[in-house]
Amino acid sequence: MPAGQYRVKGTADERAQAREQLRAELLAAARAAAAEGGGFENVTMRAVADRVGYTAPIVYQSFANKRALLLGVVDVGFAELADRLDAARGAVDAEAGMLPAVAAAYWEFAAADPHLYRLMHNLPDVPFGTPDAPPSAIRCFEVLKDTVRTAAPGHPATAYDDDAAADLLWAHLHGLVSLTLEGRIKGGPARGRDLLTELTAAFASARATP
Amino acid sequence: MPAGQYRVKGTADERAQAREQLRAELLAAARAAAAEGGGFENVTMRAVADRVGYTAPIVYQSFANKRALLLGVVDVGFAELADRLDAARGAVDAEAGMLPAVAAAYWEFAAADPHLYRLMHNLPDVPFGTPDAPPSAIRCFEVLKDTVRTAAPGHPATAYDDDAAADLLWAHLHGLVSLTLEGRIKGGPARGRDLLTELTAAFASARATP
DNA sequence: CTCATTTTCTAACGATGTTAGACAACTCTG
DNA sequence: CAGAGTTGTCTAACATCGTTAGAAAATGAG
Repeated sequence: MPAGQYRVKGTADERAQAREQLRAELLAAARAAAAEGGGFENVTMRAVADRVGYTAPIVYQSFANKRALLLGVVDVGFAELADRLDAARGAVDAEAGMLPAVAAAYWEFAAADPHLYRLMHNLPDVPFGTPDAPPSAIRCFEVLKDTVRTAAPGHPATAYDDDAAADLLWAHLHGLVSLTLEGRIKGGPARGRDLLTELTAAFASARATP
Repeated sequence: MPAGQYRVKGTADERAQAREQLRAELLAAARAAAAEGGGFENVTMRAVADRVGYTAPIVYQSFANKRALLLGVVDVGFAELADRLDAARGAVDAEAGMLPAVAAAYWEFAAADPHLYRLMHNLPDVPFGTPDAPPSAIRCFEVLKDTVRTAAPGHPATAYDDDAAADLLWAHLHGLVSLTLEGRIKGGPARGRDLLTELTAAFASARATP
């Protein structure tokens, strides 16, 4: 292909819009490359560009560097997770069923795209406590907070501070999911999934010692 | 340095022993390089070799490739963790204090060398459920099992199978430690440490719902 | 003292992230 | 509708990385 075959023609507005679409395609391409190549460590700028029919330098028009690309994927991932958690919370009739439902949605998200889940939790230096944390991640945490508030209001950690129980729930979920994903749980994903049920039951019934 | 200045002279036995020591020095060098360079992803074969006064190809005499070197570091890490957990379990008088003590040792291990902790839990495809799991990692889990058996015998998950409660404890510890290490817990390590206390209290007092 | 072995290095390969610079294709202005 | 200017895209290159081959030097053994 001789340099300079335009993909997109039209007014300046149309092209700005096309650049946004290219950005989204690059994010999807990175995800697909990770799924096929066994993790985001093996994702290559050239491979990502190839997947959308371009050469490597194209990526640098939408992202400053590889880390920025991966940060974009992380953001997409948290948005997707927040949507699923929210949907699971909404599709529940009895309050008691809310905690297992949200936990199940969390589990299924990780199982559906383990590489994405790993990236979301292992990429270094993603801002989280700070104000410039990804809004999608904050949304995830809000769902967890609400879940704890309605489905496990008596958890002993609420005595520490308002968010403590939600933090612990997140830690419990992430710990079990993460260990299972890395093959650290004897019995594999099947038993890991059963342990998740035990986990939610124990969390919901935890009370301060009399 | 003109090629071929021997470091070690002496009989064949002396040199075999020296090769083992070089192996250990390389493992330590990798750890040091990770500590200074911000993670094992930035550890370079050349840097590791440099640190022990050699050039890169030397590493391949002790390790088949970079992954083998990192696996060696993981093994050393689990051995160290097992020692610390074991020591914490032993240095406790009342049975009730055992769970917090072991959890504290776990926490301090991760805090002392976060990069090592991350490597131990994030390096892909480390065998764990299988018979060729690192014995050091199995030792870690044995201590956790014993801790649960004596300090939280009534945990509801024990109804599922004998190891379930220990698996959950491991997941709880790892989840909180991991989220804190990655800056995912609002309030940072200080609050994370407090949440660990809440976690152990909740775990110890968990009982099946009547 | 000679020789075979062992240790260590230099040099190189392909792949990677990233940048600079060239050039062609397009839009816009007159 | 013609030229100018902008913008999209590529090729080529750089430094660095993991890794390997092969040469050269130093040593222990006979």
